[in-house]
Amino acid sequence: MTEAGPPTAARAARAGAPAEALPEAAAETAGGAGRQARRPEVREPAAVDPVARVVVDVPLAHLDRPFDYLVPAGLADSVLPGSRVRVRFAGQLVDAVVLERVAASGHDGRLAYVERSVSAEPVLSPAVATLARAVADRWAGLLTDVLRLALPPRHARVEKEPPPDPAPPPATPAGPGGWTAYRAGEAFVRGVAGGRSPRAVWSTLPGDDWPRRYAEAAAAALGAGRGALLVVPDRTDLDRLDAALTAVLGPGRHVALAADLGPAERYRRWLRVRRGGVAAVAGTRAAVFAPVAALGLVAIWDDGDDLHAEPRAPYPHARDVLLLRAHLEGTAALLGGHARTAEAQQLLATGWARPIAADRAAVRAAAPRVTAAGDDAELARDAAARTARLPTLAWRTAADALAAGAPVLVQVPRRGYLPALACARCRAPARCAHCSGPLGSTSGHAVPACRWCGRPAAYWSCPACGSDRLRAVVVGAGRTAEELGRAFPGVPVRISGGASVLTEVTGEPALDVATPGAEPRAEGGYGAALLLDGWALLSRPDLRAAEEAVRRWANAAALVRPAGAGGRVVVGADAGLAAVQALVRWDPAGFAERELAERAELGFPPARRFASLTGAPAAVADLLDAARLPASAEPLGPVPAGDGAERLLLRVPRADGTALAAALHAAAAVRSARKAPDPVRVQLDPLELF
DNA sequence: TCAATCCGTATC
DNA sequence: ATACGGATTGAC
Repeated sequence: MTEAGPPTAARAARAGAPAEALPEAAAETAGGAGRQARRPEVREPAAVDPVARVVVDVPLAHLDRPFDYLVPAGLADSVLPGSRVRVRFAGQLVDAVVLERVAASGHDGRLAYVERSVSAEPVLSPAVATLARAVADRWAGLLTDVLRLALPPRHARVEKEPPPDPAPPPATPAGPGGWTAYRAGEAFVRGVAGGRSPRAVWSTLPGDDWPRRYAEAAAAALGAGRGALLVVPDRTDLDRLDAALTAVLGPGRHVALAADLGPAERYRRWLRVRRGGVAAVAGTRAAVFAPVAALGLVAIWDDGDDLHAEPRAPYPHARDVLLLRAHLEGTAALLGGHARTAEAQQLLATGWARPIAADRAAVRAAAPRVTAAGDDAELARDAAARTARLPTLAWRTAADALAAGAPVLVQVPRRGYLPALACARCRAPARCAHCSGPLGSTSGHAVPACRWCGRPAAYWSCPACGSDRLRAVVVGAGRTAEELGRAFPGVPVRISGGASVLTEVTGEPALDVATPGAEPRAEGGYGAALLLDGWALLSRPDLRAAEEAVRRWANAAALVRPAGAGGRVVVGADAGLAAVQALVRWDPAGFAERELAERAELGFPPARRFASLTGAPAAVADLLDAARLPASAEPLGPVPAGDGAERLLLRVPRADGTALAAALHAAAAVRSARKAPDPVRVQLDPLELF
């Protein structure tokens, strides 16, 4: 029949002829005027395991499952489990990753051939494939989206480079190191060293060298013949951890993975891990997927830092991916920080993890003396301080530390976090009526408040022109530094934040003005710290405002010398607040207990699990309609989400979180199958609830 | 009665 | 996006 007219591949397939007997080449020849005729290549399946099960890179929920393709004999050695291929899917060539090679397919239709191999490198390990599927399920997302997070872009030249020389044997034998300072600390490290899988939440002593402790824990895992994966929030932390790992493990026994390495170096280091060249990995959030073989330990530092939340779909959180991984791969787990999140507290409450903490006496000996300055509205009597409009306590504390020859840390709100206010008519800076500190306000609705003493300024009028209208002006760390510089003439002022971050400063007297997360470490520790962003932190309409305040304060205060060595901290917030008390008593654990209890009471995370649906109102309603939610699901909202979109929250008991995610994934599949035009963003356990 | 066209649905 | 199968239409 085919001789009668120009055959098409489609007609051949319908007629039941082997697809490759009448390949696309024939059709092209027939249709293409003047094009060189190509000999019909006859492909035949590989002799062994001719079927490749692949995940295609197509962002449609109803196609989020494996598809089977035939492996042509010519590609039998390059289409391997975990390797990247190109396949024809619904008529177009798409990227795909091979999950496995099998003898036969369960698909009853005709199988297409794998079009070509991108690389024989088996980038996707079986363990990471399992993890990625679990992550997709947990966050109601697509496997291919998770693979985009888990697998770095290929760099062909790097792939062909010869492997580096193997690392020399370890520099030091593994031991408990500094973990002996903590109750249950030594037991944890010995457990890891013995190949067991203890799980712990570690309350780090202020001033302790946490990167060193993490390196010691990693050494314990390596000593047991297992791998270690350590995740930190940012590049500064990574550099410190990197150095500690080199010191403890010796050179060449670990890699640091960061997003800003550049494609070649990133892929080079990642491949060393995948090829088994190194067993210890330190990295920022994307490293949670690092293909460490025989993983024995996962660890995360400061899990409350919002940098751990992945901003790309399906928005997994580094801590939760690591916990999932610890569960799937049976590894030890360590969550360390100066503060403690409600999520970490939840792990302790359920018995999944155990606390590692120092005795109260050791905590008291290591912590600085913390005083609240929320009530301290009195202006300093000192003439210089009066000029600079600093509250007495803050000024005196800083002055004493400087006089004693130590640097002082000043923590100020992030730029844009708390816009300062000025007179709407004459532009004069708005000042606090009590202490003359700068007035600021959180986004819009809150009553303006003083950034120094924290007092709200409900009634304000401009002393210069009498107007009572305020306007927001952007004041960053620079302006604060300038104002503080005037209070302490002759003292150098350094700024750390935003684009220019200082990591390490000398122990000379100086003022270091820093935004949260960008505090430098001072040689010998700071003599004092002024935490001036209290009001900004605590007045935010955010579920985690208090927890976040404790976290930022504790991280800054941990850089200050112990009280016994003169270390002082002044926090600009009301002493009656639980968050302030947590810092004064250095008891972030007690605060987390209380916080978790409160959230359980109110039905907030992590006591309950949430999903948020964001999109056009009709689309959100459509998705909700298509979803077969667990009976326990409680809709909250919807509320306007800007740009005509709205946001609906769904709340379930913890036990139904999996069912909620599954229902939302299935509903998204129904919608994508019917080509529903308006997308809905589905987010599980969103960080921002209000 | 058969081929051309339309439409819904699956995509290996 | 495209390609298939089934339903529908229309010319003989």
